[in-house]
Amino acid sequence: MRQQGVTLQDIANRTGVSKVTVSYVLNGRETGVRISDATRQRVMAVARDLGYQPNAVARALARRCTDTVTLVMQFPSVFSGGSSFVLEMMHGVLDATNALGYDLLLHTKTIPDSLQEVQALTDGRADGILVLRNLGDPLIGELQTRNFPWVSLFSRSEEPGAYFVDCDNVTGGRLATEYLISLGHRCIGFIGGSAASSAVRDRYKGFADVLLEHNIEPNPQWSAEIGFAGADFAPLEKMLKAKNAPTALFVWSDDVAVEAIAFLRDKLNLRVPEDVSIIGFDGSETLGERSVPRLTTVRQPIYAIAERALQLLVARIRDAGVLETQKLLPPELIIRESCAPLHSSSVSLTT
Amino acid sequence: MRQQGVTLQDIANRTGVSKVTVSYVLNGRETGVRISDATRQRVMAVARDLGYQPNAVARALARRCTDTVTLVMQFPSVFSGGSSFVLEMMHGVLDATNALGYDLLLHTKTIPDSLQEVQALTDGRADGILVLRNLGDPLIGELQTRNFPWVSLFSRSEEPGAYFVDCDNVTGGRLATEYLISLGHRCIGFIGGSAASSAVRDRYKGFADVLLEHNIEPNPQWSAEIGFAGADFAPLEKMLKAKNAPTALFVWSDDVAVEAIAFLRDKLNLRVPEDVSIIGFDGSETLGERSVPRLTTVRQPIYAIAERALQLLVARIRDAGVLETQKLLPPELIIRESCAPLHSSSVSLTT
DNA sequence: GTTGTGGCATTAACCGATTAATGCTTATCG
DNA sequence: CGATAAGCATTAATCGGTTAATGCCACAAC
Repeated sequence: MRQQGVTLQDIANRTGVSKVTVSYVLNGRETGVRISDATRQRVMAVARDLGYQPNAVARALARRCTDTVTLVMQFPSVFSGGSSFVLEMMHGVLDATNALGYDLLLHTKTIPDSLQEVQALTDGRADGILVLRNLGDPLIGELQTRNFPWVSLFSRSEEPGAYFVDCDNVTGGRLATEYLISLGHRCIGFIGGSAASSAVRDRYKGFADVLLEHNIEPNPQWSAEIGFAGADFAPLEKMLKAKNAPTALFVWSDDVAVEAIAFLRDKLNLRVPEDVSIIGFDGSETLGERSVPRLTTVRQPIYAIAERALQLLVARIRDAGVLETQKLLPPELIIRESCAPLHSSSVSLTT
Repeated sequence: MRQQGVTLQDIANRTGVSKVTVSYVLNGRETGVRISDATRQRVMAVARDLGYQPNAVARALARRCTDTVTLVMQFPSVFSGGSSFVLEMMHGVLDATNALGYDLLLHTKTIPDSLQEVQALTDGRADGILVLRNLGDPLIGELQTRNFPWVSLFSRSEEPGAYFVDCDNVTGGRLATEYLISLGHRCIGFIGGSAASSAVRDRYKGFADVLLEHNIEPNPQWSAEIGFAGADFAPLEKMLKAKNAPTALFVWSDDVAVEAIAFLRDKLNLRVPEDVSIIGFDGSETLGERSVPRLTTVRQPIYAIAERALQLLVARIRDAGVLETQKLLPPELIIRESCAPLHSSSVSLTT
């Protein structure tokens, strides 16, 4: 059978003091009770000898906190598809949890009923929750109702009580679009992900704003939704085979952008960037650097966003005077090889 | 402040029974105490009304199990570098934990002292541990000593008491090497990862065995170590710039293989597969499919290994009659574009 | 009319900690 | 010399559950 761990009582018995004394010694509290140096030494020696490790569960019950946070995702399959986004996010979260002395619980179970879901998430196992969900997910409302500490990451909300850390996606959309326009493109397509995502909507907003500022009316036919790299690329084919096809594409994620490059090459016989320019979003090093051609993209600071989200969550848990409960981090344009100036041969059909 | 959850006592008060009765009702035990239907109905109704959710921590303390397992990695940075290996592994583990009703705790903290580390890992938070560590990591010995349930994944050990699920890497090495030889190659280089890894050693063994079976003496100069995609590729340059350079390369991971292709192209001005054939290992879809040329590789069933490792761990925790405590899953050759028959122009220098 | 017995629910004890309240010495002070 | 306080450690209560042991009552059996 499982070997039982050493308990406070064991140390107490061996030392000849009460278990409470042992607790006081090992927690080294300044407040309240003081213990003589002699006793302190003896207890500590015995604790070391016995290899004492406090039972985290018992401690959590007594202190009503677990020093653990839960990261809630949509599905386990966010881990499929080789999205380096998830990896970088995990890395940021994990570095931050380690730095702050927290543990990370992963929650990927799909529970359709948000009431049940929030009950499962607030069962005392974790002190707070990091939420990777789309805008308006009922989970967040439930958490807010129960006043359970949560922070949303990679999503934002207009609600004043919301806690989130995200990329400034409007600016990101602007960056991409301005760059394409600076290359002479005026017919620019937008490939978005889920419409429920605030990130995608904001990127579209930045995109559309810039177009309008250049007196270009966004063309609804040049807008399509391709949620992930393995999704159906038919909408893209349709867009590019139309007689007024865009000369450049702003794609909502690097994963989809890289897949799109392959799709254009293999299925549509179109070269990037000679025939069509493509700009992605995320800034994945591995993907963007390795693709052929190397992917021009808008980099969002994934690691930093994840890290700050966790820091914010911990601050909220500890009820420290949290100043910035909503934070948008700036994106950055990374110019590589997948965008080219508009060839004079290409025929612009707008205006 | 945090809203306190509903407790057994709350339900008991409202129903006018003792909290133990409530506990019996809600756990629906067959054994021991029976509760009248009337009481049962009343209690359940109240529990539903109040939105009762048992406190997982208290329950864990009383039952001495948490229904949680810990996944132990080497560093948080296993999540960097965009390795789709980690993603697929996480996916397999998470699907299995969800299916079996377990939660997953991630442990990536680096604790140099293995005694302290094992103490932290066996503090009652988890019922068992999934270990992603190299052969001979002291952690495993400590866990074994304490008789704490653990299963190692993607590593194997000669020790009879070991629990592990891994790929049959010797066969994997054979597969890769036989394929290259079937293409006419006789000068084959081996790029390994950490020498402490049983996986890499086994792949090398399969590689060397096949060479010897074809009367080829493995050339120590055609062997190098490149641990991850971001590592120094100078050893590869040295190997390929030597006057007797290999015509094909067996690379221990897809990540490194894809990076190697880029390195050959950009730095050494060598084409794959025309000048050098490259075969990888892992079978990552996204990487291997997207690379140019598409990567020929040996696929190990990462998802399945992860899934089975978790199932084995749970069986060990539940002390079910575990039959197979050591399992090797077969790899599979995936032929894509990065290997070509040896050109007659290439000069083989062996023998 | 006592004794058993089955059905229901209760009390008691425990899991392994934390924290408040209390008690017992011995020094300090007026 | 009695009161007060300082120093040290203890007992009691609690966190929210689980599980074993016990108690009570009505009804059947002898």
